Amino acid sequence: MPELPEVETIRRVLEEKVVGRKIVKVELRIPKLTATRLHRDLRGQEAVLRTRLTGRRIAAVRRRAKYLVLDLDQGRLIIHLGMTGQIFAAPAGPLPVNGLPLLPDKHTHVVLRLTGPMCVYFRDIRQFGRLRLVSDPEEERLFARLGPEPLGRAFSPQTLRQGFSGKKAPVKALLLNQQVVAGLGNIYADEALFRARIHPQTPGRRITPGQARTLHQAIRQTLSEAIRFRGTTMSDYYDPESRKGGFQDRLQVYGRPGEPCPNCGRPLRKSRIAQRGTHWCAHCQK
DNA sequence: CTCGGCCTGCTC
DNA sequence: GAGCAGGCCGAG
Repeated sequence: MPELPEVETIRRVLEEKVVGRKIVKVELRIPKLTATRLHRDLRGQEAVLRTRLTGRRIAAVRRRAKYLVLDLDQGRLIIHLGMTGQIFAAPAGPLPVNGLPLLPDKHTHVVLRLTGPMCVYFRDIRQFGRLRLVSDPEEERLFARLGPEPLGRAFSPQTLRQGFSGKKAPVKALLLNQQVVAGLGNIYADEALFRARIHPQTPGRRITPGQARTLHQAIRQTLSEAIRFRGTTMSDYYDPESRKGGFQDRLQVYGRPGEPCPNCGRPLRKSRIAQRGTHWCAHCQK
């Protein structure tokens, strides 16, 4: 679900609500009979999570690509939201969220009770999300595998060209590869390619230096604007205060197959590249 | 690199 | 009932 702009929005909202508070109680809601990977991960860490989180103070909330990091006074908790992961934070007590049954519901896997009293809920319908306590070197190893932050200084047209050079794979697939640039997902990859007027099927090695410059700028502009609008809600993205994003109204191609291209008016297309639905304009993107 | 698998829920 | 959904990992 969440790509960089959504995770950044979550980070900003969460930061306001949890930094400086202590974790008073850790509630892991792991169904006994399921052994999904999320639950296996949690079960493996269950005792560790409880003992290492309880009593800790949350010092900061960081983001790297699509990962959230809760810095504690001792250690850190890394959270990846997968496709449908959500974080809610609210004063303790049953939490009404967008017409859902009160939280915690059957998809709520972790509840952190904080001083305040404040509650943080981790909810994930498809259970592709991950939650891990990691050491310094583990965090380093994990993040070392990621490419540059698209809004950071290390990301340039040259780094993009490096990621594309010699690659036969379509540029769309390369943009989804987190080693090339870290934080783009399916929505923003399609949006950035449209803004750069580049056909998503173009092999990486055929991207010209000029196109790399345009695409670099398109990626930055798209992500910055999406953060300004607090992310995209297609179906189940909500921020920790259960507010929808605002960028879905500004998408130019994603989720609009058959609708007129905002640039030329011809119907937008949808196909599959790298097993992902890909939206583009056959006339504008070459 | 691409593919299938991991999950639940929604739409056709 | 099939296919699809904002992500990633491991196998080939």
